[in-house]
Amino acid sequence: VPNRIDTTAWTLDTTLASGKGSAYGVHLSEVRSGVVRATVQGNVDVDERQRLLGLCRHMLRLDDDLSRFYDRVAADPDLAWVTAGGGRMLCSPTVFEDVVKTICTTNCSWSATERMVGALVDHLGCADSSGRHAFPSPQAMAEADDDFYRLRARAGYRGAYLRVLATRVAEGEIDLEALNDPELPDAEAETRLLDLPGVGPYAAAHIMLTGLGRYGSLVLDSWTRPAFARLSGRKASDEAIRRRFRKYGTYQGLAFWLYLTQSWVAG
DNA sequence: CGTCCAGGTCTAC
DNA sequence: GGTAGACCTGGACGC
Repeated sequence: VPNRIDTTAWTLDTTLASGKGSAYGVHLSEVRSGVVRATVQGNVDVDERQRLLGLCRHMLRLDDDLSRFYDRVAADPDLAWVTAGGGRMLCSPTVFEDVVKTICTTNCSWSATERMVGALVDHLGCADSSGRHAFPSPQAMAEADDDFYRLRARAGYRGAYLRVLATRVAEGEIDLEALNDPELPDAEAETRLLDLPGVGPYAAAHIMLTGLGRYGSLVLDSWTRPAFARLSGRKASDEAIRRRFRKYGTYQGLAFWLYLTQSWVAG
């Protein structure tokens, strides 16, 4: 990989959809600095193996060279720790999944987010050989009826957003995966995200940061604002926060996020 | 038991 | 372009 992945040993278990009505359990671990091993449960043919490998590389953003970002944060006492391998944001295998999950974080508690996403996975996602479920396809989410979103997911008003989104993606009217195209400018990607039902400034910035590896937007919400105030020792307007991170240019969203989450990593 | 609000968004002025 | 009000849900909190 272009540069280090993390400062500590880690593993990750997930279930990835095969696209053919089944799914695979995948175990990921960093066996030594800069080297990740992916283990697939069960038998997979060569093509499927390559596809899964590609998804894993993408999810871990292994091809994302952060060295330019590291050069810049090295001089910032609050962020110098990042140069040891921080900032590699885990993303979902598809942009669709990150958009759905992000909509499920809006205007509700974290437990509600877990309930909604858990219901989508448990009831609409394909199972692997161990009975664990993958995140559902746009088709599966488009076919689920109102009662599912209302009574199972208890998604409230978000139910309509999710179903409309899934339907448009399933029918090809919206191509969310195209947002990964490096030729597409960040501003254009953000505009397209803001056009999605249930996606406003917070969600767009969050999807850019976590799902697309586009780090120029600050995620400003009811968690990050007080978190910044607490860590910096004083209240700060959105404008003041932007000023603090402006010097990081296309990486300011990532710098802000790492400033807020240092305690999650450094221990 | 009523009010508030949690990792906001949309619509109507 | 900026800003009230409504919006599902359920857990926390005051009474």
